Amino acid sequence: MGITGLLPFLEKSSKRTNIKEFSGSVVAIDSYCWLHKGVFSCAEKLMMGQTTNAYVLYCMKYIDMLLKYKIKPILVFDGRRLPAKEHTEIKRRQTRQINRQKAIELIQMGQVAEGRNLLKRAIDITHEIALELIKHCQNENIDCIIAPYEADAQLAYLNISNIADVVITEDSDLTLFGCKKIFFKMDFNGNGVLIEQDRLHLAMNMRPEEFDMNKFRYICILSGCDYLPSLPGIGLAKARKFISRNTDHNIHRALTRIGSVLNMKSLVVTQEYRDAFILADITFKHQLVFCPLQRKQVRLSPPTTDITEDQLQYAGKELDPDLAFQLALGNCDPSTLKIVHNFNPDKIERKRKRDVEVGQTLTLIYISIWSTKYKLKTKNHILFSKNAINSSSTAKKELIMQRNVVNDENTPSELHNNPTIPCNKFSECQDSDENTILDMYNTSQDAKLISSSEEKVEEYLYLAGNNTSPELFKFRNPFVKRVSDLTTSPSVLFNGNSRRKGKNLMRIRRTIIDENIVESKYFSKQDDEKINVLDLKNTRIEGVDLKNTKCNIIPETSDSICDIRANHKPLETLSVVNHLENINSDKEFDDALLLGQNEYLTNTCEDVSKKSCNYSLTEVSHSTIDKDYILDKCLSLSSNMEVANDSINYENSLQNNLSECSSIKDQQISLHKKKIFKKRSSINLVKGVNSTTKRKQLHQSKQLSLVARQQSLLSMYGFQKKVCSHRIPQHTPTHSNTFQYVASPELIWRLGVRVAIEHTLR
DNA sequence: ACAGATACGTCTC
DNA sequence: CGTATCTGT
Repeated sequence: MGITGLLPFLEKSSKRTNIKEFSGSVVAIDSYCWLHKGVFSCAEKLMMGQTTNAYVLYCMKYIDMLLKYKIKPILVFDGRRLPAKEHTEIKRRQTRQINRQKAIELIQMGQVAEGRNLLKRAIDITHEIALELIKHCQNENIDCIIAPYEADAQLAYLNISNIADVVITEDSDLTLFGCKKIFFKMDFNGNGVLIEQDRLHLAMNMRPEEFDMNKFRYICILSGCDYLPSLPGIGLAKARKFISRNTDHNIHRALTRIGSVLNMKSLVVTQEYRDAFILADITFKHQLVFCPLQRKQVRLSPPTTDITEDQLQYAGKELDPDLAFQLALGNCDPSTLKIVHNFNPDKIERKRKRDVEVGQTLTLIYISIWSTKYKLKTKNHILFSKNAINSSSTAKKELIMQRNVVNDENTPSELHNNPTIPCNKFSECQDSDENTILDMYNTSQDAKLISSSEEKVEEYLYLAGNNTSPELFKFRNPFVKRVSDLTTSPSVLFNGNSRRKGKNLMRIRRTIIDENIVESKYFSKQDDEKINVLDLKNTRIEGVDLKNTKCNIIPETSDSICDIRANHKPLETLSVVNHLENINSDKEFDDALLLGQNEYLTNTCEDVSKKSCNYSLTEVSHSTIDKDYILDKCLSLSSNMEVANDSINYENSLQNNLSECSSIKDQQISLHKKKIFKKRSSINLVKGVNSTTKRKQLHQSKQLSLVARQQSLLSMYGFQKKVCSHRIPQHTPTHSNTFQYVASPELIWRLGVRVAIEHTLR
């Protein structure tokens, strides 16, 4: 979403450049962008609940590039869901669900590659996924911060308060939050598109003195944003026209005149829309963010007196101070608020102290934002260092400010009312007035500000002139992808056009690789046939530590398989063990969700063994319609937990589940008795029954949903279930249940090896 | 010229 | 999340 079409709209305010222009600076990164792209390469592994660090390595490639240019990266992550965004969240969940549904249909129709592509689109970046990157970065002394709510607002805060000089993202929303410098579309070479706030007026077709951030924000909200859909027929261009012509400073009142100003007679502006508009505006202006220097949650800009408490809550609700800090550090899962990690920046600092020589220019960028030694730079420093890359003379011109030390003589209330504190209160330089953080919300710009912005324009041009080939981009929209760009981009000038060729080659090869993925990533010889045991000690699935989980590729045993077709290739067995005892979930919220799932499972999937066992596995062989349904249900168990966030939605989905599932119940039971395993896509539904304590049951339910997902995926990939000879009866739940999945003939053909998977529940 | 619906890509080499 | 493209006003 974001603001549809905003980036092309801002063409005139943007320029192509390289991130090395910011050498010596601090950069805040919207980690979601990198994670989302990185997860693409290992989407299937993540869905199977397997451990993978492929996406972490992908992100580190960007970070290493930044470090190479002597840039300090700060990774920013999304936090809790904002009430204001609930509508768009529901929409996204629906599209994810639809994608998953389509993917399953495609795979079952035999179009595996297409289906898998769709499955990738259905993946969601959880905190658990992000935490792997966070942990890795913390080990490498790379700063991470988790926003109380949206990363966008947090990034803007870091930029506005001068903690970060520029923000790297793909999301156009950042401009709305008042960021000064945003770097879009950065590639591994550091090439990208820079948009500066000081140049926004160019795209708005306004003179600098006419332009202010209020107008810009109004235009974007009118055109439709995440917090408020647009009025029918209003896009960026119409919104700009209206705001340019409007003279009324009271936007709530002014909105009634849209229809007449734009000659759109049929346009009606309701009271609800105008109120929602104000609410959206507040959410952009005053969203809750975390200040790493004060170590507390603050508002992006200080709320004015005309804003009610209710309106503020809409833009984020404050957490308990300690919990807020833990959330910012990443120790806390934003959706459950459960502690999942134990990073403590103060402990690590003592260790780091020896390595860092304070006082040297370059060490400045290596000090953590969480450190008491952290120093805030001024704009001057940035400008100088920008012009003198690799120059040590910047040290002289460097103007630094001491960080606010927590438990200082300053009272918290003083700090709270002034988010500009990192800059103003502790400034030791004369030009600090120019650094006033929230200039962007001033409706009138004074002479001083205009002159300073003019200086910057000069600076800008100077840099542009120094650029290796600025004329290449001068008259082009950098957001429009052109084939010719591939050959003329500065990064490619040195490489000839080899990159383009490479890219095309990749495209051709891609389909072939996709076919091989099944082989190499799941069940293959792992490139080295001698490696038979994959230790998964550090696997984390669904927040559960599977410390004792092991995947073994073991040779064929006499009783392990009886394949229909004689196949000369050796059989390999992959064994997956799920342990149920290592689960500790104490959060009521979590429990409530699990209870919901549990009820759903008990109510809808009853079978003959109901009374006697703690849990059981139900074999379900079924017609195509039911197969679709159940597979989807298995896959969406985790997303049901999200759905439950919204009570109405949850009830609806539960209702649907009940009615749909009960229709297949009878069939299930009869098929269970017959024990039919002929069909290729057999699936297990896992069921919890009220016989042990509620808590234990809930935990099992959680664990079992994972099991169900793994199993359904197995069948999706062409494994058929088979009962092992050493299977222990269901009535003794403390013992293990082992199931064997045998690769279907088609799968064997595709893999080139006979494979079976053993799945053990303990 | 603009708004909105639709389709498709993001990675790995 | 984005871009590219088509269609209707």
